Amino acid sequence: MSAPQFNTWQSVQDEVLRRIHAREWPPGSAIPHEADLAVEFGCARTTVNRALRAVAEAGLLDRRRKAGTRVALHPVRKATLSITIIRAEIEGLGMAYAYRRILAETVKAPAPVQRRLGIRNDPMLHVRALHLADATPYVLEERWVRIASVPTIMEADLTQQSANEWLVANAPFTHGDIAFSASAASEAEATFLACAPGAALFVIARTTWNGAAPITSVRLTYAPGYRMVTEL
Amino acid sequence: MSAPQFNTWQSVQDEVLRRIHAREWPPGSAIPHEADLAVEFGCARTTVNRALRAVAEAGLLDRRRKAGTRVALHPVRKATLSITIIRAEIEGLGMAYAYRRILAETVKAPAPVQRRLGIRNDPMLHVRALHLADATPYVLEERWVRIASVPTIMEADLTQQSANEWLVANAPFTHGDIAFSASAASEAEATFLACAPGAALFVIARTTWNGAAPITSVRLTYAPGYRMVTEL
DNA sequence: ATCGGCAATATGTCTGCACATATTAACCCT
DNA sequence: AGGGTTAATATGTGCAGACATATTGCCGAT
Repeated sequence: MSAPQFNTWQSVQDEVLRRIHAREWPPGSAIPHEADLAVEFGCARTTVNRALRAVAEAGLLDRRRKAGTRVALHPVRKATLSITIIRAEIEGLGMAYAYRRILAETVKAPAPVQRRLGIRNDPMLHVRALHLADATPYVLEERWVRIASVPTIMEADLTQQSANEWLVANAPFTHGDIAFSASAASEAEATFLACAPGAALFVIARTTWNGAAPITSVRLTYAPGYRMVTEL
Repeated sequence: MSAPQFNTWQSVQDEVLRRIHAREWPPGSAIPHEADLAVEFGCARTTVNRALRAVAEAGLLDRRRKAGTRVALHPVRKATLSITIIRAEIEGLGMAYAYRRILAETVKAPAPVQRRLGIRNDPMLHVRALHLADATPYVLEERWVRIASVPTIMEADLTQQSANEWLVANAPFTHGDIAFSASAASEAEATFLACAPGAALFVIARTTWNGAAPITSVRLTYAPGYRMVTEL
């Protein structure tokens, strides 16, 4: 026989990736149509479509109707971070998880939190808690929950289960935003995380909504040395 | 008619998401089989499969052959970060991009870099450069390139084009890892980024390979105040 | 009671076909 | 020429049917 056969969309994808990496299809160039590739690979167009769609989602191909498919000039690689509950994160590292609630109060949120959530003077649950790995401080959780959006949280025992975990299990959200940054440890943060004031800390700020209703805004301040790692 | 019709996989996906968020399908519970859903929705099983697959990729469903599909107990939401070239990032913010190469030398990499790349004493190109947005320091790029893996980089004019951009366009990679962390500004970093020594800086460390060949390892140190934001 | 193998089953995927849709390129009219 | 309408075209998606594959759970043998 002449041409090798590609009968699964994965094998087609592998071949497409090979051609891109080998510069057989250089950046910016148009690649053959799905129909032509289907003939060449000896499979259905559906299969080629599935493969090309996957590669396009990875950012290596640009596809437009009628215009065709071309190799991305500046491949925008996407790193996907899994946002898990903190207990799972720590246990996944093989360390012992512990949790200490520092504070829980029902108050009006400060202005910045109100602005983030787009609300005005709604009563909110404010929880401050420390997550520990092998008995050493791991991350400080500073959370604001809009009570009207999740009334049942007032019945949760947040001395035992973290607000983080309770919300993941009980307060579904449709969308949200997440921001990563670096911040110098305040006096309070330094105390809780057992580090020097001013130390460089990794911070994750997350805000979530359920439809139009704001749910919660949380600031996770990690102990010094924390690295968030993922594959490309 | 009795039941509404869902004739596109997107509409099926929307309905599935609605049922999950509305707790009609509570966390941990098994949902009907694809075939049953296809009948209920009045569409082909292929369409239901496409929709469920998409929701599963988003982390809200767990699917296993024979075991069926169930709503994730601890939905692992995935945040996807687009890794663009820095020029595009700055121009995308509507700011003027500028680039200043600080240093370029051919040397043996220090031990930590060698370890990250899994090499030993290979000659490497070391480039230090500053990216500016509206004439103020934005990010400091400290890069190590294994020359044997990308020999043509020695002919590139890295005083005009950043190594970042040259590599994206000329040195495809198959995989890599990326780590985010916070770090206190060293004396040198403080000078380049025009901030105080010890300031909390956001750091991205990235290492990429092309197959088995290590390509480059880079450390991007952002000026204070930088936030990496994405949607959930 | 326990272990190993087998059959049932839900998802995974391929095929061939059709039609939908977005976008470009050609064309026509002025 | 210029500008707006139209036709051509590549991708996007739906459908019905078939087979592939991974697991589970049953059942029988020890």
